[in-house]
Amino acid sequence: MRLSDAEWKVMNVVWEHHPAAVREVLERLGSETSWAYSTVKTMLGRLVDKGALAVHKKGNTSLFEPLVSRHEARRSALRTLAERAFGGAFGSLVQHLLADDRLSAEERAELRSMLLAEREHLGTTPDDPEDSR
Amino acid sequence: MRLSDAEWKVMNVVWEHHPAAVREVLERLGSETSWAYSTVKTMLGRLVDKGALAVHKKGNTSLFEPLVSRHEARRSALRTLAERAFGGAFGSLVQHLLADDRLSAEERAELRSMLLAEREHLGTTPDDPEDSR
DNA sequence: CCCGACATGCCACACTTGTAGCAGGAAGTA
DNA sequence: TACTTCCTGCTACAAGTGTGGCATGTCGGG
Repeated sequence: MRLSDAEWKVMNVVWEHHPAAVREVLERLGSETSWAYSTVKTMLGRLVDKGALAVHKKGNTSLFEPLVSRHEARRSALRTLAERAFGGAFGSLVQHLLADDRLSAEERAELRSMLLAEREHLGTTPDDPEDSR
Repeated sequence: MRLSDAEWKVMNVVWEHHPAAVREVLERLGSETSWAYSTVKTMLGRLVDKGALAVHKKGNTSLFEPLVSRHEARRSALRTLAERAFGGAFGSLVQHLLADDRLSAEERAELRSMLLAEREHLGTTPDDPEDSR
């Protein structure tokens, strides 16, 4: 599932609140974009076409909801990036982040403990609650 | 600097060996693509246009070399991804990687030591030698 | 000196992405 | 019922991407 920039914006909205009608999405996008109603409509339509959203009609209005989870989308975006920009090496990707001063001290601390925690209970990695589907 | 998929492929080649002529790039792409000579030429041209490569002629052939470092490109690709897919939270991005079983045990170990090392000598994060410019 | 191989410059063309308008139907309201 | 409002379906269109052809110029070898 390949999402373009604009598509990410609308998917993010839909993931956070669904089912959602066109106008709803438009409103929730708020100041993030200054799209016309039709633009949002087009986006949603395309996302349905590519299987990222399902649509079902309630009365005369279409309601959309995600067919792919945010988690899935993130996963695949990461894979793509890792592949093309880091030769497939996820480690080198993370390394880049760490070496590059992109993370706050707290984030580093958190990651440190995540990595350490893994030693003990492997496989017990809890899902990010934000990773809704 | 925004690179498309195909552009990443040729940039990767040029970063790894430059200056490079069209044919050279084509050959070094090897089995990764089955592009025609002209395709590579077009790509290189576009990359020059967008300021990613510099070209200078040696006799009748054009030689290309990077104007932006791989590091820079990676940085910006990561930023873009983090922004659109993770709401700007790099931490959450890395977390995703870790939680998602994307890293090999060795990579994890390596990261662990990177994170631990940071405690002692902060700011001494050495550059990845692969991060050539 | 001429030919073949390779280079270049320029053009093409379909598909995707970003952005949106328009016409016509449904639904609430005076 | 007539009007306003909102929704849908369809169309558009420029810029960016992926892919590559063609004509023409140049250089090394016979």
